[in-house]
Amino acid sequence: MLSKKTKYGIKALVHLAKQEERSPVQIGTISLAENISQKFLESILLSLKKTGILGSKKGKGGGYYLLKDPKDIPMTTVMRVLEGPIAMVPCVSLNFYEKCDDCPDENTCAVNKIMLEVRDSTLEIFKNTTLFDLCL
Amino acid sequence: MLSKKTKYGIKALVHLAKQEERSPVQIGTISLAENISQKFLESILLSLKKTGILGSKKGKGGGYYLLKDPKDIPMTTVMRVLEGPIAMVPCVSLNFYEKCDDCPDENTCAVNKIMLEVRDSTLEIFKNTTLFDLCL
DNA sequence: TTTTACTCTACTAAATCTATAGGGTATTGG
DNA sequence: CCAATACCCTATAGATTTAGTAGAGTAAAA
Repeated sequence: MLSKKTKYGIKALVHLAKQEERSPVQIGTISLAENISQKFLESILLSLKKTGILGSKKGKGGGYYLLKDPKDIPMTTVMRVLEGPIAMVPCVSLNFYEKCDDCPDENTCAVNKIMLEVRDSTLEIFKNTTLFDLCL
Repeated sequence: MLSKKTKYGIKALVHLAKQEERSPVQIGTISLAENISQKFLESILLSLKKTGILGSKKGKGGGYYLLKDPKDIPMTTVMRVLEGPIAMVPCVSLNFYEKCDDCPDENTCAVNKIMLEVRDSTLEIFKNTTLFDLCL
């Protein structure tokens, strides 16, 4: 299941991507428009900033804004920052790989096998979908 | 992320599917072979029994066994029993649908949109994979 | 009738999620 | 300058889920 953090994060990013101008949008504006707790959203936007997806401007007229064109932000990036691994098990994760401690051999593991397929198909979708596509 | 319950459940089912005879296998045997806590596995197998995937036999020579041919057990069934919804958000779930309380309209929701795609592709894989396929 | 092995309930430690609280700090418009 | 604005950061806490553990009970077979 997707965490609320991810869900809210995506909604906020789409909100920003829909802005015609690339001028900063306040946290309060987004939280109101998207029905998100302001304080929670604050921490989400902060993590999106730290990973280079968003920029921010302080002071009067400040807020958050996208650093890149929505067409250049694939969902793989967004998902990995917000949700973490895309794979359902660490042993098939590309960016967050971990060996299973209970499994003697990945190559013969049934779970590994099917989850690898699922990861590939999910990855394909996220790779080919950008923030721009979600705005349509 | 896949829960250990699901992971262990799949491993146990594959273990049973690999048996040449359809005679009962004890919990202890499976837990030893698959590195799973016996008591935890016990509760998993019980839930698989309650949903009609496994049968059990008590007393000496007892244990659990598959009720159907592995080729007739699709992963959709297994996943829904063990993990619950296949979709990443309740609002795109077929079997566990729930409306989002924060979202005014599903049809215009960006999260709904992409997660629907992911669900479809994942579902396709689970639908076309049976327990038998995982034994190869 | 004794052993074996499943059945069931209850409980719990740990982790994660979903926030909330509250102060700190940089910037900008006036 | 300066005060309002709005981001920045840390700490904490309630709720929920996960991953088991404990222990007694019950059915069946040899």
